[in-house]
Order: sequence, then C-alpha cells, then structure tokens
Amino acid sequence: MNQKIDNLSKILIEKNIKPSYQRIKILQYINENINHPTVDTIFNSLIKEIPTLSKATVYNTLELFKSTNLAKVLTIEDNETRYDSKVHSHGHFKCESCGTIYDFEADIDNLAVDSLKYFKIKDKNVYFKGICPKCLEKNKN
Amino acid sequence: MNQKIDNLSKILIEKNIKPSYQRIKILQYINENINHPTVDTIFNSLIKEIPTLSKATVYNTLELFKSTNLAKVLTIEDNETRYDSKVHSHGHFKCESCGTIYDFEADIDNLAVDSLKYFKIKDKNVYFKGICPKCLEKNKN
DNA sequence: AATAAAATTTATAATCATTATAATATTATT
DNA sequence: AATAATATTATAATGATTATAAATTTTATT
Repeated sequence: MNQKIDNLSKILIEKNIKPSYQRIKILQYINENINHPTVDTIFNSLIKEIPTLSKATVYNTLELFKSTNLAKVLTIEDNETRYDSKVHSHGHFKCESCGTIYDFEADIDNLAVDSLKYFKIKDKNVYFKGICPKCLEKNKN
Repeated sequence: MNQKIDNLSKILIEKNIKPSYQRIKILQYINENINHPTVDTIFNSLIKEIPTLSKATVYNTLELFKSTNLAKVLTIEDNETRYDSKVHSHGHFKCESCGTIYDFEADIDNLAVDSLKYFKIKDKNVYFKGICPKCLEKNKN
C-alpha cells in the first residue's frame, strides 16, 4: 500500500515535482483509470477521498503533468478534454454511439509522410471514429 | 463571378441545403481559405461583406456543413475548433511556435491496425505537432 | 522549537466559446 | 396577396477553463 504511494512519489520527484497528497492521488487515478477520464470524472472520484479538493487543483496538476510528460491530452472532440497516462504513441478510437474511447496499437512511427521532411515532429496523434463492436451488436435488433 | 456563385449554389442544392446568401458566402470562404479557419476568423471576415451576419448563423451553417460532409472539424487543440473544407483523408501538422496548421498527405488508409478488426471505422484523423521549417530557421539565431 | 519564507491548495470570480431561445426577416406555397 | 415554412438575427444562458487572491501547508532558517 505504502509501496504504491512511494512509487508514485518517486515518479513525481524524478520530474522535480513535489509529491503532495493531491498530486499523488491524481497521478494514481490516471494510472489506474486508463479510460481517458475528463477533469470532471477525476474530480468527482477524488472528492470522496479528499473532501477539500478543489477543481482548480485538478486543472493545475494535470497541466503540470502534461508539461512534464506524465500525461497526455486527448482532444478527439472539442468540449471534452481527456487525459491519458499512457504517453507512448498509440491510437484512439471513439465510438460515436456509446462514447467509449478505445486504445489501439498502430504503427504510427512508420506512417509515410515525405512532405514533412524539414519539419521537427514532436508529437504524433491518430484517432479514429466509428462504431464499436458492442454497439454494432446491439443495433442488429 | 456569378458562375462561382452558381457552382456553390449547386453544391448546396445537391446536399438538399437551400442556398441562402449567408450559406453561399460561408461555403465560399472555407473553400478559398484553406488555412483551417476558426469560427471567429470566418465571422470577422464575412461581417465586412454581410454587416447583419450573426455568429449564430456561422455556427449553425458550419454544423450543417459538417453533417452533410461539406466540411470537417479539426480538434487538434481544445479551445480552438477549426474547419476544413477538404474532406478527404489527410494529415495535419500544427506548429507549436507560430500556430500555423499545415496539411500533409499520408497513407492513412494503409495504417496497420489489426486490433480494430471488428470496429466500423467511419473517420480517420492524423495530426502531428512540432516546429515548422520557418520557425526552425528563425530560431537558429 | 519558533518564525519566516516559499510553495501549494482552495474558493471565488472572470472569461470566453458555444448553445439555446425567441423574435424578425426571408422564401415558398396556396 | 395571404399564409406557412424556413432561415437569420439578437440576446441570454450555459459550462468549461483560467485568473486571482486568500488560506493553508510545507520547507528553510534562526
């Protein structure tokens, strides 16, 4: 138990971030809940454990994580900013019916793009939209 | 001149959209300005020609174009929804320094993703971020 | 250990893009 | 021309995010 906290603290310290209780809990949350939570989801879950938690702290902390590469922002749709603790290149699929966002592995690094020869690429994003198998099955009726 | 208007009208009529003056002008704008304009950019440009233009009309019309595949929405960054009249699959590169968004051709359709075998994919998006050649050149100083 | 300084968190207000609503204007139909 | 349907406009409402300043907690210094 404390082992877990210690590991999370270590991750923060390595990034020169002081491991406050709030920061540890938010980091823990996005690591354990890989379903691309929104700020609201994170806040509403953690307020149960940390009754004094402020939404501003969640925003500030996620911004901090973003800038230190502990989290990535997903902007698949406007009006819903989501956070992802997996920072390696992978694709996202959003189901237009149920809204679920699925991760998928894709060979993004080998995507052929010769016209960007003189561009410095820092970040690659791939997202698809459509209908997931669950919803396809449902709509068979 | 009227030729142009007629063509745009035709495009709208084919989609069962009544070709009002506002709609024609907005369609014309996003076709001639392929730099991925925001609603504000579109509105501020067109207000000069159409002094009574309302921002709600721009929103409504773009929503209409989106649903009829006359425009695509780009959500590279939250807080800035941009519109693109090119609806075929292509990639977008956003320069983190100057903010310019570049189009690029990429072989998106052949991107290998076997884990989505049972998903119905309707829309594929690829966007990169980094620094464009212009800004790389500037920063050499 | 007490105090001061720094950093973090919190509560609240401000901002701003988008959406909703209702009134007005335009276009189509009889 | 009168009526109905559609589109546009002006305005208000919403809601997510950011800014600000006060309060709290942590850290450093004496």
